[in-house]
Amino acid sequence: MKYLCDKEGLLYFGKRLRQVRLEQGFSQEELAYACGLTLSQIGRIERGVINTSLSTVFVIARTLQVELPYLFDLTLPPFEHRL
Amino acid sequence: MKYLCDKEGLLYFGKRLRQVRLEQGFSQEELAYACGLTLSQIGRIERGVINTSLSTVFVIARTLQVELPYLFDLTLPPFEHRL
DNA sequence: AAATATTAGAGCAAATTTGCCTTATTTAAA
DNA sequence: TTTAAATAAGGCAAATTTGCTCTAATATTT
Repeated sequence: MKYLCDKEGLLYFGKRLRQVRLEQGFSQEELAYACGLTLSQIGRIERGVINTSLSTVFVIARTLQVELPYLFDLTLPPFEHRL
Repeated sequence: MKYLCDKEGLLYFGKRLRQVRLEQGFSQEELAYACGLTLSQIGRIERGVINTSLSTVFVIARTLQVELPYLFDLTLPPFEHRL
């Protein structure tokens, strides 16, 4: 049984999540706590090492107070941390 | 260990997927085959009984030829099958 | 109505995610 | 540079998803 895993897509999503998280001024730990998730989980998602679930993405979006289409706008250039 | 599961969100997503799938003129079986997934999996996702993964959603979007933000636009009123 | 296509649903083994804990490593601040 | 904060990374058990196969139920067509 081959588990479907789109590494590239997951990497893009991870980058996008990090981008939005920083925009909203959260550390990984703060986000994890506010979501009721663990720090390691947030890290693993942002690094693209796991193929997380929809529900997890839903709570993250809610916690960051962004709409899902915004979080899934994966085509944007990387967030310039310091502008 | 309590697995996070947003039943309501999953139901909304399932409805949205069905909506988009029909818009694009796929049966569950056609979509499953084109995605390299199984029929039962598509069904379970649309019924909101499982909390599927990002990679799965990514292939589905690609196969349906829609952008992720479109697929995650969960606030639209239910698709009127026959207009 | 009968036949056909489509969707629903159940059960099982294998693969993966997740929380929890711990320890490095990197980054930022003092 | 030293100290602290933030992120990376590894391991383990429990929970869940997934493919597979099969059967039932529901729509759709003829």
